Amino acid sequence: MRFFWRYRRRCFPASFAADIMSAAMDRYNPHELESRWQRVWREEKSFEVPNPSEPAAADRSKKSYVLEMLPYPSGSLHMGHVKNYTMGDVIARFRFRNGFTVFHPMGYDAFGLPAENAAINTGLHPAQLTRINTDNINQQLHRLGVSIDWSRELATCDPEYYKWTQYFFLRFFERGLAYRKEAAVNWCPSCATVLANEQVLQGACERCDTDVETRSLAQWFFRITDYAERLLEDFELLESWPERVITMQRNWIGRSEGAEVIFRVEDMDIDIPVFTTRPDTLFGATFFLLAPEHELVDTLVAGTPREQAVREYAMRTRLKTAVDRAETDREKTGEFTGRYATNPVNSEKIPIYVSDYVLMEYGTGAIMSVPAHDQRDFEFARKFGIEVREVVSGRLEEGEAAELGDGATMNAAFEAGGVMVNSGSFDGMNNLEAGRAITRWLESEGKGKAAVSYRLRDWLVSRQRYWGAPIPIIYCEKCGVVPVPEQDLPVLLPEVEDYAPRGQSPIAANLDFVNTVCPGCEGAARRETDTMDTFVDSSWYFLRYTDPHNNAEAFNRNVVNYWMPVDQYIGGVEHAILHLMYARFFTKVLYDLDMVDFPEPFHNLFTQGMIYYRGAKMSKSKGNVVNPDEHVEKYGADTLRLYILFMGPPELDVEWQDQGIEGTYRFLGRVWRLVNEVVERTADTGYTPDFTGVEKRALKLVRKSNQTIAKVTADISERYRFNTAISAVMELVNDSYLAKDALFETDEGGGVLRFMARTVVSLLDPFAPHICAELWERLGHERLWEETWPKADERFIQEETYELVLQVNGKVRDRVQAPANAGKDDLLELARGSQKIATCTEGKKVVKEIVIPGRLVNLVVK
RNA sequence: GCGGGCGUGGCGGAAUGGCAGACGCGCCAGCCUUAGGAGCUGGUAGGGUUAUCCCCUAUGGAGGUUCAAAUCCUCUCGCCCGCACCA
Repeated sequence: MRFFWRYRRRCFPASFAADIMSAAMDRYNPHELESRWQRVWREEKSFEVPNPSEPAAADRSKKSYVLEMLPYPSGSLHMGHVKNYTMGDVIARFRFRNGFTVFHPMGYDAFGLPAENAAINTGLHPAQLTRINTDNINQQLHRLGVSIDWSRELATCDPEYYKWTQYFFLRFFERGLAYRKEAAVNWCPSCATVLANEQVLQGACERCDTDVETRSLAQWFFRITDYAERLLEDFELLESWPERVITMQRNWIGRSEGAEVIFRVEDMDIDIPVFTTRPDTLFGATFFLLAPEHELVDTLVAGTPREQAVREYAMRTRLKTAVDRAETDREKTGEFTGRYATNPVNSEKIPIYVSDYVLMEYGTGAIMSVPAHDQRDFEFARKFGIEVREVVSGRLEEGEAAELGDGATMNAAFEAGGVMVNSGSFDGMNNLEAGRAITRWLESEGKGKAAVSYRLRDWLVSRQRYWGAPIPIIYCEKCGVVPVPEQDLPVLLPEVEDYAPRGQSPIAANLDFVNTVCPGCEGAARRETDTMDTFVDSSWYFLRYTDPHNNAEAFNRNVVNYWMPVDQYIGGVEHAILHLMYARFFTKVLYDLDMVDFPEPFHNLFTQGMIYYRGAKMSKSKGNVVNPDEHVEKYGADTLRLYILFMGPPELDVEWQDQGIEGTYRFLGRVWRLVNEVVERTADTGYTPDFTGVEKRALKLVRKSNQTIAKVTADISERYRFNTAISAVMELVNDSYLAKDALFETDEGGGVLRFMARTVVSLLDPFAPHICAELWERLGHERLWEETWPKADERFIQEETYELVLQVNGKVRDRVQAPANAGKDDLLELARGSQKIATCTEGKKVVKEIVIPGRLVNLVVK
């Protein structure tokens, strides 16, 4: 209170302060009040939930795991985080008050490049820097009043955590799901590390936008492609995920059905398989293509006159950046190898070319080319003067006699379906049917088979950087690749003098770390010096929360099965593919390892929209960042939380408006004054909610209160429409301001106002928990955050009468009050009784009468 | 090119077949006040008008279905997002 006085003296003339004080009502002061309640929650550990003592037997029906994506501690929280954590908090607090045991943990995705880059610049150890940032974020989250179980806080860079990340790596390795392979990989010259396919956007590094190069390096991969089919199938197990996220993952996995067909190279004892989605067009294959990087290219041309030209072409391709090669409207290029392949269906010899539009990473790196029915092949054929032979006709009816195709005159490939021509015994068939028939024929001849191909590649997890979990592998001259024994975990990240990347991890410079003893033969050996992709860390953190202090195992199986799966996951759509797919993959592997009982980690996913400012995404480079701390400083956390949810539907992108937040601040001030006036002017006569006999004006407010309870409850629980929930409370507050002066006159009215005030405070609590806790206390109650959520009284939801809309030919002509229980005939009677309706229908014939009770009557006249 | 989303007042948005514009911002007016960047009350889509009355038009545009369309269907324009030589 003393602070309060000083504050006011400083800001306003003394006379003003005295004036306000004489009203015996203090001003809404969010800072004092918010820190008070934050202290209570922190000291009482209000939101900590212990694990059940018998998790295997515990009832799971009332548990709810509410999770927001953990922040990357690069400095401090931005508005997107505030939105994310506020939404999660509203859901968590709402569920808690509805009787759920809410599990709501928090942690930090603390490994990664930014901390390391900052360390290079500042000289601070990445661990120190990370600690500063996580402490800061912890403070920010407390200042937002988020209901977190802080006893479970974790950081993925702690050895107690990454020990288990390494443990999982070893289990993956045992299963053959982690493997090392020399491969052409994406290399970012600026970050000096390799990148996963998922981190390359338009041929450029996701993080720094530098053009990505291709390098051949020995790297560790996780065999996520083994799980492609299950990642697709198990979308069915999800309860509620945004359709577009599922679509994005589906596209990313890129499943295609077709056939693998074996072509034999003439005069050489070599078979080359190709994958095609169009086995029906096999008779139209007039040439054959290899990717320039294909391993057989050298063999095919060695010692032939074509050798030099082909090698030069392959070399040029290698020098091209991924960006250049991804350019789709480039003219087709290629070189003839001088070799021919035999088409298995008709024994025809077709020329083999190399061309850079064939990608080594997809299918088998070789294709059969059907220029009549593939636009890319068509362009190549026209440029190199190769025959275009039509084998699927769009101009014939099924079963009609085949005619000669017009390949020579086509000016584009015909990619649609049709009737087979020029295809031997398959002529006249529908092309889809023919595709299946040809595949069966190939299978019977041993020259091919039905096949499925995926766009998804294995997950490259090696990173040549410092600030990550070391890959727990040892290389021994004698024993080869040896996993670090489990009891030796964690492999601690060693100290280094210089974090700057040099094309290999900075760890490689620490010879004490690198030189070790082989666990197998005890001979001299070297440690792996690469660290793991940080997406590995965040692929299982939600499991560790359930048992974060377990030193003996990553988590207790019964405990993890009790809390998991996550009932509501909330985060940005930018993680639609990367994190969400990796976490699904990880969970499936653990399921197969029999460590967890659930194949999907996140049953419900909500992706929030972004907050824009001045027409663009907030970003430091554009200088249009709105800092949440400043707004907490100015208006308090409650106002910021309320505004951010009031701005619009949470899944849509919205524009931050500087003046908008003023409005929510004013609203909370209005609530503050209203409830305080009720506290002062009415006696707390105890809880007597039966208002059946009260007079009309009071009854109206009782109704509005109950309607608001119903609306807010539905908006939060069924639709996550926080904006409309908040506006409903605003309506109730507005109505109360208009009614209060009359209601204060009577005891009955006072009782109704008390009920209204309790309702407002109770409903607003998930959004603005501090002010509500304070007002609840002033209303003579305790611990609002534990209070049972109010339930609307059915008797007071329905109005006695409603406004019936009267239409003539669909146009509104009049409105009348109708009893709530009136039947169709009564409503029609009311309509006929209207003077305006009579005028409109005069002299005309009513041809149809539409009566929708509760809404309108529409008379159709001629 | 393929896939998905969005388009409503000056602005953020409400309304999921049934009164378009809830709620908030901004703006205008009144009250209160020595004073207001405070508070309270009222008004605010556009056009017409005989002006507290009444009418017409309006949800990117054009058609359609329906007694009734912001909402469903077809075409079209614009913006945003994802994927993109994937055989």
